[in-house]
Amino acid sequence: MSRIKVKAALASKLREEVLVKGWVRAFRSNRFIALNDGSCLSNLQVVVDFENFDEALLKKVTIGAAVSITGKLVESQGKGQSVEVEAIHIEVLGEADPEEVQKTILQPKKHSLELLREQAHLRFRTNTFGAVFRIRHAMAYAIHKYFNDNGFFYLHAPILTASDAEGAGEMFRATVLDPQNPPTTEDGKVDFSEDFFGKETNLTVSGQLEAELGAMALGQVYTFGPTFRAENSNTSRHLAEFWMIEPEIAFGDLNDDMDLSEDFLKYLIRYALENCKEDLEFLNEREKKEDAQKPTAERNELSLIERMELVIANDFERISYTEAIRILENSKPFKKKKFKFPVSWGVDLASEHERFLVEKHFKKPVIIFDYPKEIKSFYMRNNDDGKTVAAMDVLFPGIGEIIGGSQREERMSELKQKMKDFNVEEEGLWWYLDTRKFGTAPHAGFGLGFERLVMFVSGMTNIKDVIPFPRTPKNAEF
RNA sequence: GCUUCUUUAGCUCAGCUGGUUAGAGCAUCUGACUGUUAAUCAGAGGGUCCAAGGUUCGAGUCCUUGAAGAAGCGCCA
Repeated sequence: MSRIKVKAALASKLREEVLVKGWVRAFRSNRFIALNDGSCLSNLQVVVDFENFDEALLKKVTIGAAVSITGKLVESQGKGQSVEVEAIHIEVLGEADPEEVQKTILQPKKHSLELLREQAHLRFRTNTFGAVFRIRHAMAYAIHKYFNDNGFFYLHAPILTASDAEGAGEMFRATVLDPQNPPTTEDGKVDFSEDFFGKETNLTVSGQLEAELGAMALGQVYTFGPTFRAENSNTSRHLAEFWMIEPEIAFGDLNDDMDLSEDFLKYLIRYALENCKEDLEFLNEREKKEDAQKPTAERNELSLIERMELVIANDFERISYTEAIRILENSKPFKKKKFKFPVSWGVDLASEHERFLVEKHFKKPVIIFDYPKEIKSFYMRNNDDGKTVAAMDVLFPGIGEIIGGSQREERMSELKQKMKDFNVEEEGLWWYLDTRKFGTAPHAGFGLGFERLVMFVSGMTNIKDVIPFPRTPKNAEF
């Protein structure tokens, strides 16, 4: 007899015999096993006539144990479920000592997210993290599906790279040199010509430049891979290792880029609503219960599912940076001097300003475009006004910047000038400049922080809770 | 990196102006019960009060330094 997953069993017609395998979530009254195999949020109830089973065997059916059960799939007499399994044979595949289980988050009670983080290797077994990681998977799948269905090619950007000119952040060194005794050059510096690649290398901070190379031949490409930033960022929105999606479109301008970002995000959120119903409803209720414990001011005005529906039902607000500054300067908090950071044309927007625009003023996602060129990167295309670049950020309620993108500077002379202005060496980027030398064309792209997306569609408020094993300053456990 | 807060039983916490043997709920164990779904009832066990210094007759409590965690900020995705 072949095994049936819990998800399938719950949707199945009644059967004379089924084989199920999973982990015991609860064993009540020595009669009811709540069995979970990860295939879905719900448990399958197995009813045990304990009078007919060996007592020593049932003693081993404890919370956390792995079991294999054959039985009859029947209509449930209880109220919590429609079907249940009447156990015929029970085998304990892996025991779980209750005294030991009690010291872990497997113990059947509520745990703080902080404690669950400390036991990240076990937190998948909880309802919350089961739901989060099933949703994370669904989002990864939907991303590939969206791009595939829209004529994009998945381009694998390198993870090890010698490119250090993107300015996206501090980098992790990748080296095989002996840290105690590295080879040195005559002037006493570390001699990286003796390193594995013959030059200084690091973990990638972005696959964008490589994506541009791909786009300038394949037309539309996207990357989806891990990226690394050695910034000492201690926030609930940053990781040292995170996954980023970077589409790049040839012959596209900033408007095409904004259209793509909006269509893409709406597709993904719609996909989650349609395909992750059970998990989303669980997280929705979970958030409501959490909110009920909080002071009114800290509660969500809309529920998780309502927030998702709001995003797909409305156009994102698109405003230029200049307009954004004007709105902020005319805002109540600005006039009452409630903002901690200054607002004037030319400054980078602080979180408090972005939050005001997204959460208070527009109350929906906002795309801000045409930023001052000084506060953005060298590869962004100069606008004709001489002051701004064709850059855009998509800001989401509760998350902040979920996407950052731009039309790229495709004109060789302008790009070279920008590199000078930003102190970017041409030498290391000869290959990047070649795309401008041979058949250059307008192109644009953006970067989506995968974990920030998963935060939005799961309602988790700490980014460490949407990646299996978070890498943050001072923490690389597991 | 900065600011604020937190650290007491397996977990979540209480512990007053410093003063006998540090408490509760949940969890665990033992027993009872057995159509439960946060099962119920009775009992039991369980503590390096984050670490190192210091003040004091006396420190879980006060002071200093450090560590870890959280929230917010900066950097960004």
